[in-house]
Amino acid sequence: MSVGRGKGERNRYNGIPLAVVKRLPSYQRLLSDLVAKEVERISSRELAAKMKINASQVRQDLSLFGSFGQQGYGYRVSYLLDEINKILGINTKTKMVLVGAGQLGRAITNYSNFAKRGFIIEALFDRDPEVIGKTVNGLSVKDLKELGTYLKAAPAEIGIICTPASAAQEITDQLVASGIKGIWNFAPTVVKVPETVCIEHVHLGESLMILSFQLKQKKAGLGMTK
Amino acid sequence: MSVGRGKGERNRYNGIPLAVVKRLPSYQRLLSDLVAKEVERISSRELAAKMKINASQVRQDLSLFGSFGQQGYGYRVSYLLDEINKILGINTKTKMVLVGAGQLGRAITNYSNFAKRGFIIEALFDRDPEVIGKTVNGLSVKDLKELGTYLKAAPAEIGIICTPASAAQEITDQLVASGIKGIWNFAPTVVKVPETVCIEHVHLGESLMILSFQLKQKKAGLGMTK
DNA sequence: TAGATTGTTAATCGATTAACAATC
DNA sequence: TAGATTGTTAATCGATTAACAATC
Repeated sequence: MSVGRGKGERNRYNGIPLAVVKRLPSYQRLLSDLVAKEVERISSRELAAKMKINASQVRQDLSLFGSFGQQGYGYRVSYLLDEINKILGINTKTKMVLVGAGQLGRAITNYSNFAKRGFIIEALFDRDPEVIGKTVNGLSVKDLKELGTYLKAAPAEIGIICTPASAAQEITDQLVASGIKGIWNFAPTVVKVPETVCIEHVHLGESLMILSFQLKQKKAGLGMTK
Repeated sequence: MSVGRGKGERNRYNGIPLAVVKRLPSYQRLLSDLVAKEVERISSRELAAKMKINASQVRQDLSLFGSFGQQGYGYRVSYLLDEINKILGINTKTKMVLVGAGQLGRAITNYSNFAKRGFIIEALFDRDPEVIGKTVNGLSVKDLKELGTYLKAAPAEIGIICTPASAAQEITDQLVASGIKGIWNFAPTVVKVPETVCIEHVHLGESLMILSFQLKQKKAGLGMTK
């Protein structure tokens, strides 16, 4: 069965341009802030100013998912946030497991912002005997050997990889074989997954290099021109 | 004095499109891997295959910085890596300070990959008396009050922000006032800096939302089309 | 009603890809 | 030399922006 990948369908998720997908979390954050401030309504012009994009683009982006506004009024903040949350799959309790309970893994496990939005780390795994059995945020680190058995009994959607680069692909393969549907990869390498599995890389090194590039350009005397 | 920000100059760093800037770290990583494997030469076609982009794009990207290849031969891997490293400002010893020595801050401090590329964390600061004085990777965490004095005596280029969102802007302002030229922000908020200062955000929450969006789309039955 | 603002279509702009002369 | 591959110019494609009818 074809899923219709014509040339005009590239770089899109179900018809949504990747450029738009990358803006969705910013909408979510801004709207959350506005809800917290008890702001009732917002126009595309105001929202655009906060996003540092064009008002047309805001309307264009949102219209890909539905008609959430009202002419002459704008958008009701709480309603728009609800819709964006639905689009992003937030607040629906997503179960996660984390592999590699080193310092970064433990920092992520303790980071409450994710749990607040419904992303729950349910188990930690490591292969280092020194780390196995330690408690992090109320969870006892399990032996990596138990990963398959554990996921059979307690399936999860997302696997978080905080291992060294050398172990990342092997762990990914195990997670995928155990039914994980999304990989959140912090290891400084690109891991491959089958088409049925989603992947998101967090490459801190690449981010630092981009900052370094900017610094170099600034020194060269001109800088950013947007 | 004008820096020439015509309409055609938007979204560029000194004439380099942001889209290209974002690919530079990938080139760097791939070329490093090739050097490690002692590969001598590579063509734009081969490099493009590894990057999952078009060969024309590789040549187009590189030509923005110079002519690094040779007709009929391709690119000498070690030479091209050297040039990319120069472009990115890697291997030139960049001094950094980190504020917020919580778990994430400590994880970053211990992460040896940055130091390997010449990015050195020289001091850690925190305002929590419980944390001040602790040793992380051989560095004793200093009192945040000493930040200005410290930077006067030992200037650094990059300030890393690992504080809660609520403190991020205040700390940024202090760092900027003390002569820091680039901010690497891990706090889940957008901080503002003057035009003379560079900023790079690492928003883990946004990355997780993008993964969540993909999962939702996959469930809806179609998925990524590139 | 008059003013404001949406959702959408058309125009513009910029990034990606193709084509090819130059040349190793 | 013949084949391979660059660097660059032209063509295409996609994303952003402008314009405006619809309508609250």
